[in-house]
Amino acid sequence: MKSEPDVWSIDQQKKAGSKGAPWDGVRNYQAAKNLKTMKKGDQCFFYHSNIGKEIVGIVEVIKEAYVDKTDQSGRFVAVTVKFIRKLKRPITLENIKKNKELSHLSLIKQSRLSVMPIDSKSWKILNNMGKI
DNA sequence: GCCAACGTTGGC
DNA sequence: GCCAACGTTGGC
Repeated sequence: MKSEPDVWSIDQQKKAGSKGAPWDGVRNYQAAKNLKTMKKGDQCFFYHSNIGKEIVGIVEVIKEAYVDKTDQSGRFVAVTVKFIRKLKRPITLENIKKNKELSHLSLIKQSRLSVMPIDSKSWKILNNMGKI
């Protein structure tokens, strides 16, 4: 899940604590489709776009897709996620690009997509890179 | 600040 | 339904 840190950052997510915060404002059908596949208990990497350009932490889905209150048309959805942890070492986009085993990730192939799936192998690689 | 990529809109 | 015009995202 990607967010510009000056709009919503991992530190703000941390402050929201165990009650979590809505991941809303998504206005892209493909991203919305990805939100709808997310299940309670799923964990996600939190990526800072534009500023930092790095994976900075992990969040967990605590409420599955529901109508996004910030969307007047009612077409898009949000999920609620809670802070789990920050990475000991953020993983920069540069370093992700350097790893050939991660070159298939949508993060690289579709830079504009803000919510995207990840396979478990890549998840493990990134966990190692983040020193978790 | 620029621009490539890409999604959306609207005229036809 | 096509496609030109336009707007947005996000890396550089």
